[in-house]
Amino acid sequence: MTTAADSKDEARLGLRRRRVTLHDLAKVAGVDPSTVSRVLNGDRTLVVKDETRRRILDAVEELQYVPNAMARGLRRQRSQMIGLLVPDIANPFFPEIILGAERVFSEAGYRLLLGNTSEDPEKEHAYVELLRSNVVEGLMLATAFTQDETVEELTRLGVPYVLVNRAHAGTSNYVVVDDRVASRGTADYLVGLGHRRIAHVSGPLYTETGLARLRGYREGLRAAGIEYREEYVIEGDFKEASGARAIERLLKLDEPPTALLAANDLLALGAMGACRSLGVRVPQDLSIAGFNDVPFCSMVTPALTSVRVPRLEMGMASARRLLDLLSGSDALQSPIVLGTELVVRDSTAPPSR
Amino acid sequence: MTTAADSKDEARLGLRRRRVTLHDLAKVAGVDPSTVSRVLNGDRTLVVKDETRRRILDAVEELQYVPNAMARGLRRQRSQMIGLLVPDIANPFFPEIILGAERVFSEAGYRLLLGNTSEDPEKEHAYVELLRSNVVEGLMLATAFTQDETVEELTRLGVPYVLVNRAHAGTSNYVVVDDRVASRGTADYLVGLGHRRIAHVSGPLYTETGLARLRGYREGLRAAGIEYREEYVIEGDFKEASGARAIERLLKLDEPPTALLAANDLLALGAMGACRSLGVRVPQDLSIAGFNDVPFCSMVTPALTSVRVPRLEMGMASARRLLDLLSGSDALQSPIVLGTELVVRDSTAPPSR
DNA sequence: CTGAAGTAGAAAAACGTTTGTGCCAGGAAA
DNA sequence: TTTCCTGGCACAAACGTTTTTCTACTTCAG
Repeated sequence: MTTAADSKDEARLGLRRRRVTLHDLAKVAGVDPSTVSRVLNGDRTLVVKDETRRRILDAVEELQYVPNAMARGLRRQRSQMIGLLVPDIANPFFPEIILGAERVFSEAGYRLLLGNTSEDPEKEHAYVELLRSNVVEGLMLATAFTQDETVEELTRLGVPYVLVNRAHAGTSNYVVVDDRVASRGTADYLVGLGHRRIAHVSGPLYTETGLARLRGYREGLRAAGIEYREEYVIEGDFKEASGARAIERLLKLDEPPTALLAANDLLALGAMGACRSLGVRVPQDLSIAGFNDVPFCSMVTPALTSVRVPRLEMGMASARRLLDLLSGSDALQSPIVLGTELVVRDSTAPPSR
Repeated sequence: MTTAADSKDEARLGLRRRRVTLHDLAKVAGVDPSTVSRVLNGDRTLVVKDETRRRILDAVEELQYVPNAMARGLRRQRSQMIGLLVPDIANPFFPEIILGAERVFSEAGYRLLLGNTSEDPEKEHAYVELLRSNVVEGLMLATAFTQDETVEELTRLGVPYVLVNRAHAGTSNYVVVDDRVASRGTADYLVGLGHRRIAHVSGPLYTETGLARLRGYREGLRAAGIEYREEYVIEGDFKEASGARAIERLLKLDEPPTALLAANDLLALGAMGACRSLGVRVPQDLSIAGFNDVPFCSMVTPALTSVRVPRLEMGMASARRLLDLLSGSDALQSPIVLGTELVVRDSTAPPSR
């Protein structure tokens, strides 16, 4: 038997067992490979005798056959993979998004290729090439820092993609929260506590997210009839250090704020840290509110008031939208806007004066 | 021209532009596809005239050619992808491991397929099938909960894999830290502070990690001549809630401990939370030390003393080992053991009595 | 008895690469 | 002049599927 000889060869050569293919299967079952393929794929157009079908299935079991994904992909022109790009996996905002996406995709028989762009346009571009090389069928861009250029290239290529937590004029395939409204809500809450001197440390103002949260802040102040003060708004970069720097500047003002609305939790955390070293008590001397409600919000002391962003749902909704796109349902869908919720914890209180 | 007709068809039918293949390229450059392939792959065995080479490269530029990864993979029998399995991406222990792995892999021209097993054997098995279906060339298992069964199946299949943060008798392809020694170090430190009544909340004792950390704890006590007390050791499950439960039981003892060595940071955090609600001050009434030094350790108050585990390096080292395996360097390598470091923060202090 | 319609499956052509081999020209060696 | 290289490329066979087309055998109506 060839099989016996082969396995001896393999043993002698220390080679990995040759993969069992459709042909091996067909030989064992005494039919043509095409028939095997049809049986395994449940093709209804052609008829196969029960007895033949059984022989085939037995052979599959016996040989432990697993189809070769690349051959199948090549033939079907589908890789059953999607790419998910994040700027920084270590940022606590992203893991749950990934989790949600993975859940939806794996349920739909898709696999997740994860790319960490480190906000590097080169890497971002490299991942777009994956699309052109048919490695992935679609792309999920989960980053506020995505280059406009990238988005436009994707649109031009006419390939399926969806933006996560970032809107874009050229498409309606994105999943976001209403940053402006949520930010406005937090501002309203701080006003409601009695604060009048409310500062804002923003995100980078070249990001939609950063801008929208700033707008919400201003709206809240205006609605309360509070005058906008230039010196109360400091642009940060969504990272801890810039939150600390901001609070140091703010506390040096003649009229320091009694509350700080930070554009994300890391900024808030940085601010809290700086307060601690400056001897400023939170929330007695300064209320601080964050944004995103990442897991550490409830772990720090005082626990951080923040805006809950449904990250898991965000990942799932984006994934589902991408699957819709892939299945070619051409029904033009509108963007998905998920709801937020202000989670009040211990870092905010009425002003003490 | 066919091209003109084709593009009209595409426009009319609203079809995606047909992918440009090696054949198109060959036609434009006036050579055989095989020649194009050789030029693009820098094949040195065959000679190509400079002029021909230039024509080909021009055509590549003109047509924006990108090779089809599935066709190439099918032919070369390599997918240039590896799978990384984690039990829970949202667990702060894993993102940095993923980050390290992604960095190494993407540098080496490999892509990362991420799987979240949720500690579900079914899903785990599904990802092993990816190996058999040639979707991935190798597997990185980053989970203490990996089924022994899975590891043995991988070994039996003779496929490349590496275990992250988990040892296994049947292989030497794993990257770990010396949990026993590190845990011992923390115990020594607590003893050095003057503690004699030191408790331990362990991980699940069916995990290597949990066991090793317990062993280190016992060793530390023994070396200090401190008697081992059954009631001071409580088995947890690496999650916050069980840390809280443990501390509640421990504080009810006639002689409550003055220090707690937790088998990971989440347990420590849970314990800290329980202490706060019980009015027990940390570190004055109870010192708490964690393990892993995940990011939130420095964010909580009091900041948590913990054992730094080089997660980034762990991911990178594992990835590199897997690449070694893939390149078939049969040099039998020994397991990789990375160093740890005790990071002393505010949650530990000498006992007050 | 003949042709039409099923039925059950085989043949073969893709999918887009890579790679072993073959072929032809032109120059060097005999 | 013939023989041998060898540079420069083309040919064709893979890789393992899926899918369209084709064939042969039944069965059944007319």
